[in-house]
Amino acid sequence: MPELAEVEYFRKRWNPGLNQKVKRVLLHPKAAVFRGSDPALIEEKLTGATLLSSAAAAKQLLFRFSGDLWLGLHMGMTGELTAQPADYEPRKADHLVLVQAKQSLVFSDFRMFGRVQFHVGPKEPVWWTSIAPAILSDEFTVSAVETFLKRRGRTPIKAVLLMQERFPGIGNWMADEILWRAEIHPKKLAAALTMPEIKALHKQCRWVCANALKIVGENFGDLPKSWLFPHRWEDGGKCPKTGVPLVREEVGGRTTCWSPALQKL
DNA sequence: TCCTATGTTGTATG
DNA sequence: ACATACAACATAGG
Repeated sequence: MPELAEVEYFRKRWNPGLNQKVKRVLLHPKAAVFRGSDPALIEEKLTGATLLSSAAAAKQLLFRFSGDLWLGLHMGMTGELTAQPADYEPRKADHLVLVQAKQSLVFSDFRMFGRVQFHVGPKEPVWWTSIAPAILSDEFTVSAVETFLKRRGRTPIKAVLLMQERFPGIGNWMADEILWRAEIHPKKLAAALTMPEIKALHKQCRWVCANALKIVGENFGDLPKSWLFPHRWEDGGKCPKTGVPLVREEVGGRTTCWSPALQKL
């Protein structure tokens, strides 16, 4: 599920726990989501700490706790955050549960491509600050995109859009949505894009991020039928702009959906 | 049984 | 050193 907008929505789900103490930490220490972190330390430090604030960037979340504690969560493929009743009994995929007086904050991820990170210190950890500048920031410029596409010139544009070092938060469905709106064929090599195409790509990156954040990021709403998204997985799905049947094929190792009427090589 | 899945990452190759 | 392709990770559901 989680790309930029879903991750932002998940961030808000832990808002009920802000400014409240963690009474107990329940976790599955051997779960793969703890690769690279120390679950025993997380349990020890977060017990008694107060959740102070949260932030979202790309497909990741950062939660700040009292005592200079920072909890990072990457949502992977199936990560999800929920707020459950305080007496909630963790299930198999609930790898980290922060029990508070009024609710329990739950991180679950059944496929475990997600990740838990932890940092102790006065400043944000480097694994957070090194995330690429957001697509909706001033640093995401046409010329930055142009330079990146040249460097990745022999890779299909679809695969390039999934590279987090330049397109943080873009995942499989957003990449297809952007290319469909920019009317660019997903197999087109990055270096083959014309200047008007690069400008369209840049514009649609911003448009899809902004509008997905409004619709999904605010309240997990359904994207309108005028988007590619609601049609991309249905068999016999049709392009909402042209009515032509959509094509589904693997590009750069990921299933990709496009409209052959609009997106040509 | 086999295939698919809104994601990275390590490794082999060019 | 840099760019590119792809298997591997772990699990559930059709």
